[in-house]
Amino acid sequence: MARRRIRAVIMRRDNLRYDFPPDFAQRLNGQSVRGVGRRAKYLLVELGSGDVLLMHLGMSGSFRVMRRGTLGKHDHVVFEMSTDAMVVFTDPRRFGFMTLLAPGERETHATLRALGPEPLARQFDAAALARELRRRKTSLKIALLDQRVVAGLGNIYVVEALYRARLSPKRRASTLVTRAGEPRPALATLVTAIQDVLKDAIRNQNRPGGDDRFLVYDREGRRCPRRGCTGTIARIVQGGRSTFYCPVCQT
DNA sequence: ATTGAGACCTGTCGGC
DNA sequence: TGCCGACAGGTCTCAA
Repeated sequence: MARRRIRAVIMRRDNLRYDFPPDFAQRLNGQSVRGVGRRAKYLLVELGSGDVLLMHLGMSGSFRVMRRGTLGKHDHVVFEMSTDAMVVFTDPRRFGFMTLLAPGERETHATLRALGPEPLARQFDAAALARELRRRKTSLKIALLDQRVVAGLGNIYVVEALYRARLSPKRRASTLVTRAGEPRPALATLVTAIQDVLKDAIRNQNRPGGDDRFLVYDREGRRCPRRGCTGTIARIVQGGRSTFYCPVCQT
């Protein structure tokens, strides 16, 4: 998509909850694509006009590029490119999100502005995490899911990271910080665990998901895979979402 | 201010 | 075989 031109945008249904401005398609038609980027789970496409196309895949969204072929019922938005390729946005559950930001709005957009550090960036370390968790009364699991604490972690990766760090998802977030606001040693372990989980996920992105894709996620009732641990993976609900963990080795 | 619950949406799966 | 409810996911909105 980068350095190409958008010839036309086709909206294939009118009841998407994507917050399209009324002139969405017109503002995109004929625009050159200056660049494609990402912040947390948001995709950002910079256009020649200075507008930014802001998108989120939700949980079931995806893009594909095709030159010919038929469109399916969940292909909601089609970007016809100058190269004759079609960039197709598919989103069966319509949890995705798509809008257009005028120049400057990227900096003022409330959600984007509130996002915490990228977990793989240098700014994300034990001290940064300590500042965020210090006054949190919620559980570690809920805190890590909060995109203002660290950006881009979803349910599965939070669950996997806590397992790797041997930390209980039920633990109160502020207990990883000293009274003085210093990170306790476990926080450095957690930072590394988060980064390792993400690096592994990126490395394995093209591999078909086997049964052993996750260590604890969706593995309720199975044995804890940690060497020497005799625990059984448990499932609890936190914030309305499933958490999987080993009650024996995660403390 | 912080936290929690509910809404949004639909494909899939287990139970009857 | 078919029906029905539960569930999964991320984020926003509203209420305590």
